[in-house]
Amino acid sequence: MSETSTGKRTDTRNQLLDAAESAILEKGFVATSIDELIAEVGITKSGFFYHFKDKGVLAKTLLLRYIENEEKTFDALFGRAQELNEDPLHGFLVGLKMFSEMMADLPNGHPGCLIAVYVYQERLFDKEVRELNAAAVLKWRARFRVQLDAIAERYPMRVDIDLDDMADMLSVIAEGGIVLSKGIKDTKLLARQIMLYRDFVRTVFVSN
Amino acid sequence: MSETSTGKRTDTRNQLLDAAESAILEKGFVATSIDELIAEVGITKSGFFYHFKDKGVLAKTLLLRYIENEEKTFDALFGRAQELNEDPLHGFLVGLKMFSEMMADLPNGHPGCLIAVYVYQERLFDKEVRELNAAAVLKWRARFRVQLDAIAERYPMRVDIDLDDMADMLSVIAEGGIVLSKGIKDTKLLARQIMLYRDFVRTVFVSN
DNA sequence: TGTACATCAGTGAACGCGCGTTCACTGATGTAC
DNA sequence: TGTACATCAGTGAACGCGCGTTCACTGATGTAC
Repeated sequence: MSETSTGKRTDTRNQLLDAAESAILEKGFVATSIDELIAEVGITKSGFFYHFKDKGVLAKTLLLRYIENEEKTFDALFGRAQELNEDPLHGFLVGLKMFSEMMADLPNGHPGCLIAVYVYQERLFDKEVRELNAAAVLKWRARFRVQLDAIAERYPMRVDIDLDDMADMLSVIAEGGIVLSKGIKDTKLLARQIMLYRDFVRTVFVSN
Repeated sequence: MSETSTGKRTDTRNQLLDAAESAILEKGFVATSIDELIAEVGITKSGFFYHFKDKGVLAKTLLLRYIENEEKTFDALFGRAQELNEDPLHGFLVGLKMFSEMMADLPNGHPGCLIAVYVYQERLFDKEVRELNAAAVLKWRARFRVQLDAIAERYPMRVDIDLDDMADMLSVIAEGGIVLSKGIKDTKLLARQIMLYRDFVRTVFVSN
């Protein structure tokens, strides 16, 4: 009983995507061979090409799936935090705390962000994929901006700060936190950085 | 008359490194072929192997050069800012402003950070290279931590924040800012994020 | 200043392996009547 | 319930190209005496 039974008879396709995602996060797109993916899943090379016309559509499909999953996670996280707190500042702070805890609970640290991988290998992908990637980043901005707007309506700011920048800063912290976490193999660094961002938000908006 | 004349009769080697650096920042290590590098520089493949035993030592040499250059830049930037201001907080704030302006002045935005590339392709490199990379990240922490210590000695903090985290945050902002800048092709985003970090520092330390 | 030798900075040809892709085919499952 | 056909989820063999690497060789520059 899979989470979203779309009537697929097998889930080989998703297994291929899973294998691709973790391999690409460790080595990049070109270094990830179709051979290693099919070896992990247990089919032949032709089986791979039944599911994906070529390696390029694997890349695109993978990115779409990643963005979708990621959006669902954030919806659940900040949506719930918002519901439980009628005050927007408290709601956001609770959401950030939950986000930080979720990152702290990953036993091997965050495996890496596909969007960053695609940004750093952009020449490998066509315009459409690059635009999907850019759109995902802008969606993060919009998501957090909405929350900051609601907060700014109720609380004065200690220093004047552009709310788009403030919204971007959370994505920036997440992306950069992942890089540093992986770089020095400190699985908690990302979580601590999110808490630092939370401190910033708390300091910027003057409560009571 | 090259900046550091080490008695080399040609600078083909550095041209190869230059070509490799920009190609790797755009496509990753494996997707960057020796053929394209020699085409850019104008030598044959065997010429490449005269300069580098194999592609792996190109990777290592490139990283070492990058770290060294990067250190020189930061030394110049924050060293000068510190000299011109006897107050450590003002010195750091001036350094951050200069850093932000330097990033804003890159006409095509920041080309990307090699450390992030190596982190996101770590399986391609041997232990030695991965350790060089980690050491570079820790050196950033130490560099900024020294400045924050000097500030904390003179100024009380509005909220209690770990100074290692605060030091890391600047690297985090830089790495994440590069990812977002490149992702949405906003050449000024990184500079604005650095200014936001500067606002954070200014808000955290209570001056008069 | 002239000669002998060493080093520098490459050239040219060949190599084998792994890669992504194609194509004709197949056996199991599902659907229409 | 039985048969005919379509679709699903692959298999197996072959392909050519580009890649990193090796090896024997070379002409120009530098150094010792």
